[in-house]
Amino acid sequence: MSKELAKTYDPHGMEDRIYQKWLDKKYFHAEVDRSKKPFTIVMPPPNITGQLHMGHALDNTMQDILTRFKRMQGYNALWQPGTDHASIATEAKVVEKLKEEGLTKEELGREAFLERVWDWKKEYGGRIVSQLKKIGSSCDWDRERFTMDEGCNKAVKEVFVKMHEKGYIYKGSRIINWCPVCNTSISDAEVEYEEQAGHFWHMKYPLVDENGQPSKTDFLIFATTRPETMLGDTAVAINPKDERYAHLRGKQVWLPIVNKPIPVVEDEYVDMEFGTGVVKITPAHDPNDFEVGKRHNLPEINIMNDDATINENGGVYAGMDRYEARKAIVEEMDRQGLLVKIEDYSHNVGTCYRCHTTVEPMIKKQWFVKMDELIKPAIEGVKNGDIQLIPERMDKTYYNWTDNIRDWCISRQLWWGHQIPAYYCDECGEIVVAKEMPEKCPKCGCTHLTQDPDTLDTWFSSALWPFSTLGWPDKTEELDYFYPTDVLVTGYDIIFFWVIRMIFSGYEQMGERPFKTVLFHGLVRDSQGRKMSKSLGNGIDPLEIIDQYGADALRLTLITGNAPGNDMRFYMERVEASRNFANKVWNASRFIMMNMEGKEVTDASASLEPVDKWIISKLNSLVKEVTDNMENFDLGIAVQKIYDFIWDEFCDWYIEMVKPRLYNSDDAVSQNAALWTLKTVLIDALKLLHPYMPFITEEIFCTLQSEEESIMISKWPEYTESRCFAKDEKDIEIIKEAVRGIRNVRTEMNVAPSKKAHVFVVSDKEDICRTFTEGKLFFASLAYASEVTIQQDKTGIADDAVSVVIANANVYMPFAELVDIKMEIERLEKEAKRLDGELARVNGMLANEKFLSKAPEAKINEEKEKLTKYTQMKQQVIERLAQLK
RNA sequence: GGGAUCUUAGCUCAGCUGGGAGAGCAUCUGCCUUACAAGCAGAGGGUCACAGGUUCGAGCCCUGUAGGUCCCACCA
Repeated sequence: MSKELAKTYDPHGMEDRIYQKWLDKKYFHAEVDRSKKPFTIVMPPPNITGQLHMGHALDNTMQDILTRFKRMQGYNALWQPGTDHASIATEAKVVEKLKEEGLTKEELGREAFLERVWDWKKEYGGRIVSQLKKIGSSCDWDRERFTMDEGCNKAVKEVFVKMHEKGYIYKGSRIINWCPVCNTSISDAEVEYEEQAGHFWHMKYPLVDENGQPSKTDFLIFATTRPETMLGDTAVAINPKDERYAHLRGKQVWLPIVNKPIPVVEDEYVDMEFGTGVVKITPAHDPNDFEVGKRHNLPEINIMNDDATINENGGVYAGMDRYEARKAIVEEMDRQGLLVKIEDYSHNVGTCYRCHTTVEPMIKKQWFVKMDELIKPAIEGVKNGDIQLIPERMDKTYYNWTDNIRDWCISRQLWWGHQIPAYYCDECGEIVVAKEMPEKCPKCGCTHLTQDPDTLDTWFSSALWPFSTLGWPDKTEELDYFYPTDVLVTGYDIIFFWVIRMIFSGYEQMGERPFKTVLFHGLVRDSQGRKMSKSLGNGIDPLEIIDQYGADALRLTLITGNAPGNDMRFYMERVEASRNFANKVWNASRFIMMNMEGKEVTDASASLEPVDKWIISKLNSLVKEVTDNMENFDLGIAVQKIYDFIWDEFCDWYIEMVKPRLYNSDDAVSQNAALWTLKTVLIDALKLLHPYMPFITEEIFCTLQSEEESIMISKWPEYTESRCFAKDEKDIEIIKEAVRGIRNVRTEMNVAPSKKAHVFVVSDKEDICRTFTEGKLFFASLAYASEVTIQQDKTGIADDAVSVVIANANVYMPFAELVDIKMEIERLEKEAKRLDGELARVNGMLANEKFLSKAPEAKINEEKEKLTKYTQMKQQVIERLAQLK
């Protein structure tokens, strides 16, 4: 590495080079080491179908920050990476690809199809991983896992068999959500409701007369949003309390088109206020109707094929798509005079979260996880603080789900995924659940068994991720050492899909929480606050941003001003601001190195000047605050403080204040102290910044100290009493106040920067005089002073000198040409007014008996001090005004 | 229908357990001051949505109102 920094900050090339170095040095790799405390994060596995988007960038930046921070603190930090097989999404992708070749998966057959998916995974699965590397992720790639690798498969089978034995997994015929396009069942969590404009068809069924024939005169009117389902109607329902329909109790109505009688049943489910108070009941295609049907023992007539076309139970409508059938049935009802009216109606329709096709409720035999018992420890764990959710409000979202939990449909009619370890006897139909195919049927002894063709919900294997990645079900050293993990970082949008399921799985399988803390982040939106999406085309590609501005700038942008759980807007001006900060850090470092060149910088802790102590003391407090904030996961607050310290305090003040000392080689001790302080503070500031901006900090750190290998394995700075210099902090703040005052006045009076002035500081306080004497030099470089004189009274200062009032001192600047006295008077009057305001406030508080009796003493003293200060300043202003007038 | 959350400077957002309103960007003014014009120095700009309440003291706590966003439920 070169000994010198390039003239301008340019992340190109630098970032890849540094990342490669880290990989080569194996810094990301963690081994079990009992002498150190572990810190573990498991990465939410991105889908192998996915491309890196801003959500990943944010998620992984946060994880990387925490990992790097803990690693520097001396923890044995493991960030466990991996990818997810994403059953539906991946299968859909490959099916689509086959379609281009004119093939279907059925034509290919299961085995050949799966080979194609694995090929696809090999080709594209690595893409997301290389993209994660671009943002600097320090995960242990040697331990990379895949939710469908051998180990995960072993874990899945173990869990399935165990839970089946315990009765937590069962097979049953229930109404489930069916996606006709993905051609599989999906869980309740995977259904997204969308507001859709539809119709409300008011229709009537004839009553059945005493001859068992449809009445020509008596009808029952009802309304439906789905006329096609009448093909599967097996009853109409009324509320038992509904007197309007009391005469229909026990009667039948005639189902037109199908032409058969169906009963009128009474059920509390019917809302008398809604519509006509009559509901047609289709147990096989509506979850509510299904329940009603169960209560009244109604037949369940499935009228649809898996692709949502009408099946043979639909008579002449068989073969039609469900929407075609709807249209045809409405027309037929109309023709028969049974259509009363059509209303426009907007309602929520369940759609598939993957393809957004309207899901069809259907009765199917599926595998379920029984949730009522399993969920209990998961509720308890959050309730008693065993697991902490950040921000806290996520607790409510969590309970909202856990309190209304329903059994989890886990079987999918897909090929890509973990095949269900259940085997059916070809002879007697006996079901055997086992890790491996049994040799023979335990019931009839037949040797022909067939494995269940279905696969498991993707989330079934991701639920085991925190421990399956560490080797479970084997008893590995890793599992013993790294589990439970420390933090899970993820978006609030997958709390139901994933977080909850990991929690109950952890408690059930491990008997222990899977993680101590869940840190949620929000969504990254576009500059107008819209969700980034492919269809809107408003997505911003993180890789392009990295290309243009560097990963460090992107990372800083994603973290700055962002609080846990909150969404954020992404726009280019913010990236530029981040890049500008990187440039600032770069140039400040370059300046320091330039000045160090050819000099041996030695420990100067014994020869520090007040300004050196001031910045060191400031840094010391910063270390404490930043560390605290990071321990509390307030990453946005922490990085803001680092930013402010580096830019405002260090660059704009400290560096400017020590420049005269750097340029003066006559006083070698002072020069060395300045250089030592610059270097010391820079190094610690870089360390604090490193988790946020790993590349630039590494580049500077290693250039500055060629003997050091890497900042990422350096020690995190610690707060120490020996670096607290309260007195010096206070003194320098007084100097700063005076300098700011002078600059301010000069600007207001339109004094050209080139016009230097003799600065007189007048104070009768001995310590103030000493402070200014020590800080004399600063006024030349920072406040355009040609000369600085410190004295106890006004002797020798021109009456028309411009003055600045600060606490316990007056600063005068006589200018050769007269400044406008009127202007000066106005300025001072404004200042007097401001002070009056302050005094009124302080006096008001101190005059309040209740404040004095109830407020804490420290607060009262604080206000008393202010009173003294402002009274004194006001006095100075008044005297000055009297002189001028 | 239930719940969460937001409303703070022109824009985007911070503001930790209640104790004198902040940042970035934008705007205005003046500066090529030998690290940085991706910069420096200064300035303007807020009745913290509204109405009550608790408190010595409220951007922060409580209640209500209005508007926005999101999640859950799903009256066919």
